Amino acid sequence: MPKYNPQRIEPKWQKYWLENKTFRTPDFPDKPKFYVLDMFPYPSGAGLHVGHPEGYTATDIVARYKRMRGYCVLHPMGWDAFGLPAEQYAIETGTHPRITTQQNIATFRRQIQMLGFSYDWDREIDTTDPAYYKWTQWIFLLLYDTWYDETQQRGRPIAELPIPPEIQAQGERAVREYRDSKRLAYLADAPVNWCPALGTVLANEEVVDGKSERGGHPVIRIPLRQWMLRITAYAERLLRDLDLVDWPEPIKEMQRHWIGRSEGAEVDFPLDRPDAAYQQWLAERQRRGWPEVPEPDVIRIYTTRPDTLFGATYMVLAPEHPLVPRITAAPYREAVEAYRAEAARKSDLERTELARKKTGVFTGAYAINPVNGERIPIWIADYVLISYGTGAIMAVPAHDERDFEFAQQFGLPIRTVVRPPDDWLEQTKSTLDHLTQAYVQDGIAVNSGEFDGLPTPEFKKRITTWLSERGLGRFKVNYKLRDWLFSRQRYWGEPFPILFELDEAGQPTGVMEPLTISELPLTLPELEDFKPTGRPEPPLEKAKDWVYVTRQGKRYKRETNTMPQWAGSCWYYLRYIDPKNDQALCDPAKEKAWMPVDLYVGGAEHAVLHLLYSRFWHKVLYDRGYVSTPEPFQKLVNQGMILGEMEYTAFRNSQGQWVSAQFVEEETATDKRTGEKYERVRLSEDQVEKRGEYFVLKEAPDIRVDARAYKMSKSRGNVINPDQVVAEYGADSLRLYEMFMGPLEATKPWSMRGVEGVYRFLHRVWRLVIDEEADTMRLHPGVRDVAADRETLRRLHATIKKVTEDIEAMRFNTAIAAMMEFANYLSRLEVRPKAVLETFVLLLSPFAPHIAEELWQALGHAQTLAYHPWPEYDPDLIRTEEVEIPVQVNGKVRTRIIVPRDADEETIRQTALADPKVQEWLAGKTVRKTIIVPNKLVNLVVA
RNA sequence: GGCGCCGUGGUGGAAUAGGCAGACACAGCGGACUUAAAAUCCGCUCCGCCGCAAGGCGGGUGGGGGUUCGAAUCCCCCCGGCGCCA
Repeated sequence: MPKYNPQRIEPKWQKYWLENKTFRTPDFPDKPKFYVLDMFPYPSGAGLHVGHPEGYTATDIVARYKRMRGYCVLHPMGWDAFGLPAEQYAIETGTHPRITTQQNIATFRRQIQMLGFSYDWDREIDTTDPAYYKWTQWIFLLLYDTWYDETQQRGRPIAELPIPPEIQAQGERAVREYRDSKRLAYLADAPVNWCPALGTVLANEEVVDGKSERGGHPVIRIPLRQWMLRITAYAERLLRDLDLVDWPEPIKEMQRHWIGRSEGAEVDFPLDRPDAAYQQWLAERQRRGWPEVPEPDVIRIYTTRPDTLFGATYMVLAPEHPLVPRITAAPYREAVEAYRAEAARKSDLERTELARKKTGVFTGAYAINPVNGERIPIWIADYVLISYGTGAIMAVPAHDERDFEFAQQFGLPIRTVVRPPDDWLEQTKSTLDHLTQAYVQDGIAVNSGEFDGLPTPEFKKRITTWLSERGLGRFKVNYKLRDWLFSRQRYWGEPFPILFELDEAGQPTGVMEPLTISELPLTLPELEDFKPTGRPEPPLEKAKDWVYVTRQGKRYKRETNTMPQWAGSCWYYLRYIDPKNDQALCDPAKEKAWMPVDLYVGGAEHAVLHLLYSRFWHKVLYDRGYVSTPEPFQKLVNQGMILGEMEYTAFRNSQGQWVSAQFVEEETATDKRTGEKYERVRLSEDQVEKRGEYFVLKEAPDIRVDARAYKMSKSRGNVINPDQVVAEYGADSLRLYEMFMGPLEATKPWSMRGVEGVYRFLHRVWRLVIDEEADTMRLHPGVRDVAADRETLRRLHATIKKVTEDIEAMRFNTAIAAMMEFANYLSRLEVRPKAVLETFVLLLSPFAPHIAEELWQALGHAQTLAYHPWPEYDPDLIRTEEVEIPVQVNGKVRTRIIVPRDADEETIRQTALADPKVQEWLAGKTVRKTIIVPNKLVNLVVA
């Protein structure tokens, strides 16, 4: 019975914590606050993955540690439960997604609770709970009610939007449309992945190589009226405020790239026209200045290189550009239409792949380059995206790689307007008039009329001014970031709280009505049939009773799209603060007391989208006065991925002969040279050995073997189930192993033997305290109430210091190593002072809380240790009187000497020189230089 | 292709400010206990060479070069892996 038995003690303490609400957090912090948050999981049918507890254990250690350090800790958990898989399952089986979701949540909750995390379960949230998504809908309405004031750089209520007099003059409808065009949530036509064969719209991740993931049917992109969120309005602040947060620099960098700020110019190219008309247009522009919206026969482009305008030898429109049908000349119509249809079938990614051969067709139309009046042809090509800039470019093949490739492909002229350095010309075998590749660096302007001789940066400024003085262009900051497509043609998501007014004939009038707060939550209608409609319309269209409503005598149709999965996760960290509030998303006083999140831990796969989207929502809430901090997450840490166990794979051909791994494409098991398909043979560790750089077959050492760990996946069969690990070794071992594997941020392979290692450690700790020979729980006879000796105290305090500092810096692996070392030391002691063991148990408790509570109780404590003060170390006890330092001769360690701690340089020098070993090395040589680092080392430089 | 991160024993990793490379753990080998096994405990374990031994010498952190009294750590080039973007 007194053997270490996690299966007995772990449920016991989990029950104790739950029943005593040990980790319940007060509404308002009564001590300094600490908010430590996990990225909440999507409760999939597969259950918890060993990757989940990695981050959860890390935050739990910090949470438990902070409590012991006297902080009031907010540490909650919940479920990001809307999403595709539950809906797919519903389509296949007819089971309502709510049922599947509830089952999955129950599994996840059980699995997470069995790991002993110190969550306040009274704060559990579920994004699919109407009481939760009421506020998701409410925030959507807030976005709908907000416009972005560029001058004040903040979001303001739509009622405060100034209406220009000319709009006002056009009447109510114009005013309404003007307002609708300025909202942060607005409707626009955006392309969706429509699969005619499946009769449904697909999410991007369901489309692979332009075909449906299921069935491989062709997918085309068709425009659909959808909700967009104007995140681009916040681009500048999302970029700038990255400086306020303590995040890993690479993650910040990824966000910066995603936002993709660039400076350049917008320039208008009028369509070709007789010279008189062109002159008239120029004069008109000169007089009236740059228009917000260009005339219908003008192509507006954005460029980061306005200094290369004189090198623009053609233009390219995105195939979807609205001008295309209008400008295409009759003889080219057929080719242009065919090309547009083709492009619709490709994703943006496929279209822009650099390696791809450029395609495009000529429209037969021409435009005029406004800097020199030159007539240039207009092409369409899919390497220009409608979603970036204005969907049209001026092509400068001499100074842009893609334009260069395109021009070569189609024999378009290439004109150098930036002089490359001579050595570049030489290296690339180019001449000024004949470049062999695009020169994209800065340089000195040539062939640019009055601007010749200007260096690139100077030219950019001058030409931008020149253009804006003539009303032909203007300085423009552009972002790669696009507005956020917020509609999904799905059932299992938050319904939009928006009504569209219908006229007598049942047709939309264009008037939108938001629901009022009293009408929220707008719950999902019950559906029997989750199958796609067969048309691009979402499944909610089927719920006719729900879709059509009469309100104050008017007929309305509901919005039938639903929100994407991101919506619920954009603000959940606020709901934890006040999870039951039905009057507000979160009480403002509580928000002020708890925000921001002090530590946020989760996978790096959310580094861009989730974190950018929630920062955006947070800033809108901030502008509208609902939250008090400009940023939600103060410190962010990304845990690394956990891979499966290391695998050794050899390859064999159809004749049963081994093929060395260097010749085999691992992914497909085919020969890199011949394409022959091989058989994969999984080997055990003792069939292979390491020869130099590579693992080889023991029986045939010239055959290399592929040795690596793979991502866990069902198909590979290398998934580790936490339930099994807990059943075999206990939760404390799982927790400890996940932390001991390596640095939190690193990608690392799983090893079942490693779990056994930490299990042995815990067992050893148990035996330090408990008498395993006895029949009842009692202390080991060596545990005595005696004072510890000097060496034990020194090691104890060094361990406290190490563990404390390592937790603060989240270096859990080395903290555990330090505890192992100390436990190894203690187990060699005949007599183990009780007070030392107590302190050690406290140090261990954030990592392995169950065994720690059990030992704490055995040591005679009636109360949980969860709020016991964290041990303090005494630096004086850690110091030794003497230190051993290495003595180097010419940088090589030759011996070690023992000197008093903090001995002065002279003492150290004398001790070192007196050492017989040193004298041997110095014999017949002169000491040229002596480097002494007190308490560290001596280096004697001799010649 | 660009940007970022990384590369250390048979394996996971440690070395936290440029100062003893390989802590801790796994695996392996040897021993103790045991009728036996498991568990546990003790010892060895980067590679090569010399030595009966104690011990000693040399090499070594993906490869090459550099800075420095001294480099796993800083700089340059190259190779390989991973991530993000195109």
